[in-house]
Amino acid sequence: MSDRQPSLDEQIAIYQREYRDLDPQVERVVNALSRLDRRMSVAYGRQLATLGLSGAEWEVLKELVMVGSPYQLWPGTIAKRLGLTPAAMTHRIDRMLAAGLVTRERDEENRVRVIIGLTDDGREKWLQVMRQASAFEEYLLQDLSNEERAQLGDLLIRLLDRVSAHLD
Amino acid sequence: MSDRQPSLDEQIAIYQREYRDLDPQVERVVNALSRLDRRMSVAYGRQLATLGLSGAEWEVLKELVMVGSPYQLWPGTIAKRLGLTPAAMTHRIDRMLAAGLVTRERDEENRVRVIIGLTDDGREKWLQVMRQASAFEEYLLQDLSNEERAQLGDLLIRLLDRVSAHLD
DNA sequence: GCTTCGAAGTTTAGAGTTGAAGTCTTCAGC
DNA sequence: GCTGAAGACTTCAACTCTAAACTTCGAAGC
Repeated sequence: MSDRQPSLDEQIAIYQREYRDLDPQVERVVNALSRLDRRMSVAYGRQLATLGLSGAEWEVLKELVMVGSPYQLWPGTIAKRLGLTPAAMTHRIDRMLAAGLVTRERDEENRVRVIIGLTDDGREKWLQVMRQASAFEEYLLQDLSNEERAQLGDLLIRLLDRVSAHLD
Repeated sequence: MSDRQPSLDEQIAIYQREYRDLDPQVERVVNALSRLDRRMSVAYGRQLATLGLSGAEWEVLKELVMVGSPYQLWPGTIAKRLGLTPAAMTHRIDRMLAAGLVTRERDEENRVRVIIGLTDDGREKWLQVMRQASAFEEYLLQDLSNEERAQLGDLLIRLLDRVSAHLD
């Protein structure tokens, strides 16, 4: 009963032993994909931790920067984009407010609404993360030629379009 | 302030606007990867829900089936493989026990240990999930030729090896 | 103008996770 | 064989998320 995870090939062999009608080539793609994503998440998580940031905080910073100056969004909008409930958003903002990453004020044009803004500290944190992340991503892909990178991107996007169609 | 997520290309353009030193080709691969994995997780999650199973339960069933007959593991082993703490494992097992998916008994060879076993119901659930999942995965890849599938698998595995090396 | 309905956030209760402390069992040294 | 240390799981408290009830504000109908 080893504690370590079996290698990808071992795992696929095991699946086939337990369930015969399985296309090994399909499994190879799907399982490599999910393992890769999980390990990349671990790597990103460690990087964030060195900057004293949680993954949850990073997600919110990203959305705020991506709307562009003046870096403001309503909580409901962020929640929808991140796939969270409004309640979770309220609590996240509370914590980020305490950490000095964002501001929260009433929208004077429609006082039901609230406006979340990015602080200079938040903007600076975003930049630090981007620097680390892009270095890591470059390292990750350094063995792939330009052609291979393009090819990989194309193939992934074809799958992405298909799964998106499936979800609608 | 649109609620919808920007398209992949839009998103990369935005990143470049906010952070100049970014390789768009690298971003395309990395972002396609994470979007694809997230959406596939949503799709799998919906399938599991139709069988009355949670993602957490599915992970545990998978580990138990993968060790092969007689489908037994120690809690600590499952926890390590899933990247969970022992405490979380205890509670998951509690719930799965109540759902009739697994059994829990003391290991008589070493009474510190506990043995988690798969019930027939658990085994049957696993099979049902596999049938649904493999149909979905085949659908997902149906546009890709055999060569493209092999290529995609190879490229992903090269990235996987690299990120694994990075994490050690 | 008053009422009612809908929209946006917040609050509250419940489920699942983590980290730390606690319990029980085994094993090595004496 | 007794004692202390280490290992495996459980218990407990704190945290984060979801679902649902609640509050506040704005707009439409009469």
